[in-house]
Amino acid sequence: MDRIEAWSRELFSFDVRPFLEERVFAPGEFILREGSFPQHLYFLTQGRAKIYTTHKNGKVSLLNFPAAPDLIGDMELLEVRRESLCVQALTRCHFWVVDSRRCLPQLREDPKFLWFLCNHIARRSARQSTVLTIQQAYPLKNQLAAFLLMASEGDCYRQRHTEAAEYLGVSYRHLLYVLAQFRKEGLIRREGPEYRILDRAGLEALAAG
Amino acid sequence: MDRIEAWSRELFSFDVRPFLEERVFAPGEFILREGSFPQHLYFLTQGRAKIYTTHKNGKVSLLNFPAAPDLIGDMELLEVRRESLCVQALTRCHFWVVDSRRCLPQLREDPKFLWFLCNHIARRSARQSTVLTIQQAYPLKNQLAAFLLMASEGDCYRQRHTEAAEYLGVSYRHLLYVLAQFRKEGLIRREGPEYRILDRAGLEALAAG
DNA sequence: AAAAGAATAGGAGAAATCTCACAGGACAAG
DNA sequence: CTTGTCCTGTGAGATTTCTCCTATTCTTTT
Repeated sequence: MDRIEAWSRELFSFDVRPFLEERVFAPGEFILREGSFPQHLYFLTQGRAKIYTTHKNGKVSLLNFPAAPDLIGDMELLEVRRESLCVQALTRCHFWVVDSRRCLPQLREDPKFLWFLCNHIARRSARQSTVLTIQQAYPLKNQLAAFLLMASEGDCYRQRHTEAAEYLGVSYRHLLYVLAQFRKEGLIRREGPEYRILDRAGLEALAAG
Repeated sequence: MDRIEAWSRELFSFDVRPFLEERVFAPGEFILREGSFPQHLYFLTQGRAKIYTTHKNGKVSLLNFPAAPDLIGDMELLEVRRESLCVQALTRCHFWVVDSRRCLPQLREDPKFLWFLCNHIARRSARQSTVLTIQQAYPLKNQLAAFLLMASEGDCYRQRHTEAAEYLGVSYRHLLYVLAQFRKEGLIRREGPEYRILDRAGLEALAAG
């Protein structure tokens, strides 16, 4: 297949195709399970997934919402994680899967791939630390304003509140509470199953902190 | 110098010494300033520093407490960060500084170095995501218990509360409040300028969540 | 169509956390 | 020795966020 060849030449110095396999996961299906120790690199080429972990007190923390194109299983390849996370498809997900156990020697010697990997992990790490510090420094009001702007199409916001709450790391109840506040303040309006942004400038002011 | 040669052979395939320089920073001195864009890799060989960022609302978030041996400036080398962070020496800090701008071509082609870098960044990223999820899932009580155990020597805890509060991402007032609770519950006792751990098992139970 | 399971919505009260204000002690600079 | 600055410690009240509970709607499965 042509696309695969072009892609593979862009990321690898060696011919990765012998170690490559295509896989598709249905919505809700598990790509990695908590506690498993995968020996593969998953290149997400289509679809969205979620990465989360469950704590001893039962709470669930959503770490990331990978969307194509993204890479899953890199942390496990590098063996930096004692407890692996749970990765679950949200929509139908297409992957190119590299059997990293079998070609680890080539990967470790491949500067093209390693440079890509460094950049990839570093970018994700930077995003995470931004999230971490913003969560420490601002209440939900500010984060939600930013999220509404980011997740809306035009003036129309229609995300699942359950997912949004997990993404923002806050209880479902509290998310609703702050949404209701926004409504009272005339920033948004409910229109059946979706929300409409009425005062974009107001939200932007909040989002800026 | 012998140590440098051994170290350099361990991390690099090429001879990095022409690009290398030793530097020492005094306590309180800035290694990187907010907004600067460094072109160097700083290998911390002795000492402790702190990495933080200041938000628009004036709050300060402490991202990390690098301690020797550690690496600073990698994210900037990879150009993944729009706003650079502030890095400040806590104790006297010794560095081996690599002029990464001048030897970037060699670095990009060096699988030994890139493999090290991947592992380093991945490890830090894993630590950060653990912190992120724990902060979302547990109140300060649990995190503080873990921190007391981690930061004490023997049964003796003597950290600056101002620093601890920033590290835990919580207000100074609230930190003191929870410390006072611990005292009431007989977990710790104040002894002049330091705190003594009375009930290690109790703290461990809290820390485990 | 009926039943089961999510997602939505909100009330009430409690817990966690923050801001502000104040006061005393430690320590360095003048 | 005095002054300024930083760390410590605490009170009071406000805000943010959580838990638990109860309905209603919407989807999916049977």
